[in-house]
Formats: sequence, C-alpha cells, structure tokens
Amino acid sequence: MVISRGFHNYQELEKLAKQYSQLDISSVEACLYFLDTTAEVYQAFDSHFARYGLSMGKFTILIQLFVASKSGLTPSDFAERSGVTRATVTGLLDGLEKEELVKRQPYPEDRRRLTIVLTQKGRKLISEMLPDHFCRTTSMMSHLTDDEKKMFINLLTKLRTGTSAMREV
Amino acid sequence: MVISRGFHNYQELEKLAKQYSQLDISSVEACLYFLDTTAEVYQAFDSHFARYGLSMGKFTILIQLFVASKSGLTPSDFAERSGVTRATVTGLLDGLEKEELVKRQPYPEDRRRLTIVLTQKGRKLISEMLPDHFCRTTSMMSHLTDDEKKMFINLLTKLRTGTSAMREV
DNA sequence: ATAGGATAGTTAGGTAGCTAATTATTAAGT
DNA sequence: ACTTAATAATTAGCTACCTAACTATCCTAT
Repeated sequence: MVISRGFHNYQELEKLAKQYSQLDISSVEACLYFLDTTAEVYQAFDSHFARYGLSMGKFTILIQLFVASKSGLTPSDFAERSGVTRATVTGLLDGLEKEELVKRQPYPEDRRRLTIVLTQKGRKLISEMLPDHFCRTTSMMSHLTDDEKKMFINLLTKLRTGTSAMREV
Repeated sequence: MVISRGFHNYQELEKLAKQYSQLDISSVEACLYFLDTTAEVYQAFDSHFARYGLSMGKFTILIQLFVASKSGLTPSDFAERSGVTRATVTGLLDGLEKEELVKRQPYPEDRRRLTIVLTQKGRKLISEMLPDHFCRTTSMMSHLTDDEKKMFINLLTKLRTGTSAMREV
C-alpha cells in the first residue's frame, strides 16, 4: 500500500508542513508522486503478466532462463540477480514446476545445487509472449524522448543515492 | 520480484534486441532501471518503517487518521484513498487493532460502516515518528534540486500516461 | 582424516496484497 | 410496504514476499 493519494489535496500537506519544520513540501510531494507512479506501473505490469498466467516474479525467472539458455541456472542465481531471498525463489519454482514451465534437475558437480531448465512448454510460453511484452514496454516508454529517458535514469540515480538516508540508523 | 538486475549487463539486452525488432533498447533500459529503483526505494522504506514496528500500509492508515483526526475515517475511505481493496484494509486494521494503535467504533448514522480512530498509543507513535519520517524523506530527495524534482514529476507523468499500453487488451 | 564453518536449498510461520463469496444494512422503484 | 439493488465490512483461500531454522553437501585447516 502506498502513502500517496490521501495527500494529493495539497492543503493537508501544507498543514503538516507548518507543524513539521523538517518537512520540505517539494521533496515530500515528489516522493509521494513517485510512490503513486510505482503503484500504477506495478498494477499495469500485473495485468499484463496475468494475461499469460504469470506474475512479475515468474516472468523474471522465465526470461532469465530464456536468455541464459544452454545449461540453465541455479535457484541462487535467480535470488541474487533479482534481489529476493532464496526462500522466495523456492516458492516461485514450486509454482512454475507445477505449471510445467520449468524443471529442477540435479547439478552433478555440486550436489547442494540444482539446475533449473525451461520445459518445452515454458520455452514456448516465453518466446510467444516476448514480442508482445517488448512491444508494450516500448509503448509504455514512448511518451519519453531519448533525452528524457536519459534524464529519467539520471534522476532515478539521484533518488537511489538518497535511499541510504531512509535506511541508516 | 523485479526483472532488472539480470539484464544490466547490456550485452544480453543487445542480443535480445537483435531477435526482437519491437524492442527499443533505450526504452527497455529506462524501464528496467525504473523497476530496479522502485525495489531499492521500497526496501529502504520497509526498513525505515520496521524501526517503528510498522509496514508502509499500516503507516499509511495511521498518518491518514492523524491528519483527518477529528471524527476518524471508515475502512472504505482508506481503501479508496490508497488504491487497495477493502479486504486488504480489513487485514491491516486487524493488525493495528491487535497492537492497540487503532480502534473500530460504530458509525451510528449508517450501521454498515465503521469509524476507525487512533488510540492514545497510536497517536503517540505516529506523532513521535513523523519528525524522523519527514526528515528522512526530505534527505532522500535532497540529491535532486527543486527544478529536478519538477522535471522528475514531469517524467513520471509521461510514464504514467504510458501504462495504458501495458494494460490494454 | 576429520572437525568446523560456509553454502544451497527447503521448510515453517508471518505479513500484505488479491478475488470471490457472504452477511448486514441501506436505498430505490413500483 | 416490499422486493430488488447497491454498499460496507468481513471471510476464505490464493500468491509473493520475508526471516529464521533446518538438512545436506562441500571446503578448509589442522
């Protein structure tokens, strides 16, 4: 759940700003707007992936397998690359395996590991959805010019730099 | 789970772009970077709220109550303002009520509704955390100038406009 | 050669979201 | 007035995330 909408009537924000000297209105406003946008983008992605019976997490695993292809990847690979825990990957793989989109296979050189590979069905699904997926992604970004995309990445980087302030003790 | 990190070695993206003419590299790149940033920001917020034993959802409810104050709000108010379902709000309120931060009260004029109000403890928690919260939020945004914040909102708006392409049938 | 520690995957149990169905209550149309 | 609609909250059951604890395997240093 995202903080925003309740505050897009500026007045309440201004009222708070009077009580809290720490509150810089334009900062909070930009932050709320960012959060609101993330919610909208995630909802859009969710409904896009739902057309193919997938979640963003499951799609992420499938496309990684599709690109890495050849020898498969391990559950830890997914966890590391995607910034989720191994436990989360276990759950997603359970689902994907039940739907017969991937298979767990032994990894002979190190028996602690597993190799995850696409099934025929999994490869078919991902390769059939990618044209649509890239088309939509490109369309979604089409209201930004190339320069604006660069600027956007630049500004996002500045935001990322700031996240440490939110985390620090 | 967010798609990105696996693709930040540009080569794989370029390889895909050769196979898929629909894929505009700079669009996909900006999109992935945005998603990656959202993950980082959400993690930062989560650890910030965790200091106070809250989630973003719970915080959102508390601050709405704190601002609206006087007569309280209904569960539906939260759902509408925050873009989540009423069922989700029920769950969050269960938690908040167990922690004695809010109370459900009858709403005499319409007995289908409830009035949610802050308890003493809830009011204390939210009012004690707000200075820190606004301070951190302001710090997080401090790497962007006022002009950049405006530009950021502007670019986010363009992204939002594009989300329909992701959703449409 | 073996004990201790690190790593890979899973399990158990929790939270936060969802949809669909259920129960009260209110509103509206005839 | 009375049936039908709509609305408010909850419930049940699902997914995707988390942490902490567990098991199996491998590596390293004595």
